Amino acid sequence: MSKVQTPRPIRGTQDIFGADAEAFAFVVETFERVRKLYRFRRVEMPVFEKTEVFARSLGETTDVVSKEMYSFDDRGGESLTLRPEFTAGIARAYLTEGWQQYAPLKVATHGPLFRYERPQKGRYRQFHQIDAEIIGAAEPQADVELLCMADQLLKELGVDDGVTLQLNTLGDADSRDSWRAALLAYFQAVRGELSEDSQERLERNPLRILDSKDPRDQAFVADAPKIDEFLTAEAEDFFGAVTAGLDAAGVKWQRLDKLVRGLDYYRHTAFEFVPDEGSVAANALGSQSTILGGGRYDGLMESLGGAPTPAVGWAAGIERLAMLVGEREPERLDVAIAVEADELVAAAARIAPELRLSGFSVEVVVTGSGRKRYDKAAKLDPAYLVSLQVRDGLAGYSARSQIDDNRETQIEAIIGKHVRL
RNA sequence: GCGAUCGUAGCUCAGUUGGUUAGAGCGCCGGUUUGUGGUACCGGAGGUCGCGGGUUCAACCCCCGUCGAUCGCCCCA
Repeated sequence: MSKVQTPRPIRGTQDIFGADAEAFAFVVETFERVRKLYRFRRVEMPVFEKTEVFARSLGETTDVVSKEMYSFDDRGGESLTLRPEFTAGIARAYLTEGWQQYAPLKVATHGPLFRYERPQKGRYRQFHQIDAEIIGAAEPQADVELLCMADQLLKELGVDDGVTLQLNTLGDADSRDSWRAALLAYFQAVRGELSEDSQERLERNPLRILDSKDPRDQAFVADAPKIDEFLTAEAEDFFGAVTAGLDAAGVKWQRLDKLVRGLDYYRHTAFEFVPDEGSVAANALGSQSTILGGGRYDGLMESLGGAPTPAVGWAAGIERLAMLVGEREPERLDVAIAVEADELVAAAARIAPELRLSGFSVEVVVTGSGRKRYDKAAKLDPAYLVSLQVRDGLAGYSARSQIDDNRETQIEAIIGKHVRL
């Protein structure tokens, strides 16, 4: 007779409960509220797509595509992938569902994403993001609006203190290509002196050398070619319009000309909200610093076979935001009913739903001895604690109230219909 | 994929240079002889010390392996 082994949860998944779950819900609720202020429309997206949706749009050589995707063949032999991000799927829907008719389209969503990575603080294999996109808008004001929304969201979550918007432009396709070529030539010349990781990056993604943490690289990074030297006039104007818009809107930002983002599709504006070094926020997040990131992805639609379509968007990690939000307890219980005599279970069964229909939160305690029932009810820390009992053969109640008079009267009117004071 | 640290009760953790029967708090169950009281007191259940080897008269403790977790690198939200 072998004992049944309880299955373990999958590495990198979370069972979120209690204060953490409250914080998670607070992030999502706040996002929903803010998104409506900016008139972003809610969309629900599939959790999995054909593998090519991500492989083609993110770039074959990116880490996400080359080693982090949860891909599998379905029964028809087709390769499917659990989404590692939102943008590619939304772009696909924009093309296949005829959403072009709504352009410029502002959409928002949230939900789980999957990446096969080593879990650590603030990083999970199944994680959750909130996401906002503006598709079919080429004007810099779209970038500004999106960043304003992000800024307001962080403020309303109360996590803006010690968090800075870092902003960069990667230029248009021409700017980016010539900058990339210059960087490649520059780093190739000192190849042997770079860290092993960066020699690797030279092959696959030279831009990433710029944000290497290795001191051996940083000496060269300081003097590396700057994107500003390669910007076309149009790209420079565009970035100027974005920064001017942010200034007008009162959104604080910081130029970081070595900020690049991991995915191939980014053009022009790229940004991240990052906690300041040494801040409480930075400490809470461990080494995973970015809480919200995004940018413009004008080239993405073409990689999925669509017409050239300008677009800009961002996503933020719900778990990381929840860590900054900190402890959040559920709202205080309104009424606890200790049913101290079994004859009164039926009375409680009538009182509780009536109270709830009137908008009070209610817990009923019916197990253990009378004394224990009162104890359990008291431990729920209700604003109004009522004990139902039989005295001299008659149903009665007594109460301890910390609720305002008006609500107390309302509660006692309902209780009084079923038992006497 | 690489590195570091850590695995003792449902949870958070004690556990002496290796020495009888491995402890506490919380939680759970029962009691405190019907109590207008409180977030009390008393008692009980619950552990093959992650798993497998080894060293030893003797291992929760030392060694090796393995699995798992945490944190970091890479990368990212």
